Amino acid sequence: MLHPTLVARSRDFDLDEALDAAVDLFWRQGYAVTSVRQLCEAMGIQAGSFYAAFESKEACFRRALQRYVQVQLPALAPGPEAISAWFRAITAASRGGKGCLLVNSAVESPGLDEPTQIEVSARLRGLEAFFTACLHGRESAKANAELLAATVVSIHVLARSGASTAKLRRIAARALELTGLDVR
Amino acid sequence: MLHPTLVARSRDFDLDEALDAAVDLFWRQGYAVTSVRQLCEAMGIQAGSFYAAFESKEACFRRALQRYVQVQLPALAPGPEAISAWFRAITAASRGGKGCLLVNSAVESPGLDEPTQIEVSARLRGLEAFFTACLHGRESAKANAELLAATVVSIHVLARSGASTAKLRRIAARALELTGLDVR
DNA sequence: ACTATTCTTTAGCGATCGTTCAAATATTAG
DNA sequence: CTAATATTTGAACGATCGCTAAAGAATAGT
Repeated sequence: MLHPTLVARSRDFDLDEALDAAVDLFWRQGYAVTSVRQLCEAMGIQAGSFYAAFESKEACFRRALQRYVQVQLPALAPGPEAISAWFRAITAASRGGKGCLLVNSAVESPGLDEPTQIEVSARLRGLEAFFTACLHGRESAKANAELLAATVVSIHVLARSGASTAKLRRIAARALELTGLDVR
Repeated sequence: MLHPTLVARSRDFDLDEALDAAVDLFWRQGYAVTSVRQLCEAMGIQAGSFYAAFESKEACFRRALQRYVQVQLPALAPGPEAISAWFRAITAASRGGKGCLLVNSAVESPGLDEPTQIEVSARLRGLEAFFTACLHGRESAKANAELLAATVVSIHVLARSGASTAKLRRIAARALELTGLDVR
């Protein structure tokens, strides 16, 4: 008798590299506008391989979302300076006006299936929870964390609609200032 | 000789009613996901009539955008109380989680043609300009107007991703409070 | 009644959508 | 070398996409 999982051909392409290509396309273009053919081309594979690796376009999108969170979101220890660091990261000059895949997906939400919607909104609430933890012990920690998380969202939207880095930084600076945080 | 514009069959449907139907679909679903067939059905017309009245899906979307601004945006006289009134309007309980067509379109921007992109971002800057006018003479008018306009954007995004009315109102209240405005 | 003009309907265009399937290819165990 | 398993390619599936052309229906001047 033969071993079931050991006797076989292995994947020719790297799954994470393929997911990175998917992240790039979904991030730039959005879920609806991105076609499976585009994904296959960017991944350097054929349709059959695509559906063997991911199961559907939606499932691929869910995996891409996870990959995005894992690769693109800053890993910071909670604390007041983590918030300003977050704002510095999202207002960097090199981000190219793509915004944030999570925020973009939140807007595209009605076109996604329910588990994906839930994950997206949960991730957004996760950012707010992180900010709340960063402000733990301070006055109006919850209220300020909500506003700061909301400001992050708006900065991503405005960045995507072509706002200048300078304007994004002014918004970030004002939000930090009014909530009693330093820009640096 | 016959008069050119007077001798003809007149339109069977109302253009503004058709545009309202388009606004509803584009607002709920987004540009890419909304099909011309859906638009026709919602308008109660056939494809031929659609392309006779609007010229393309993109052109219809542009008209719908204008109609949206005209019908859905509050018409307020500039002043500090106009800002809180704006926030009250966008956090009303009856808005149904559709967000704002302009904000949604800003996120969908890369999938739209250039003139539409420009109009969308110009409208967003228009809100900020209005808020600046509302705060004229106050301290940090520009900086606060930018942050408040950004907060409006984020409230629309969060509303679309399922945030509760209570949370949206807390964010609005905090932004107003920190910029020296009253909620009421 | 006749003609000119514009709208409406209807059917269908070529292209692309997400997805599936069979055959070919590669990999490993016996 | 053969059998077994997994992945690959490449071609298609039916459905839908945005859009158009032709014919019928309505309106107004002659």
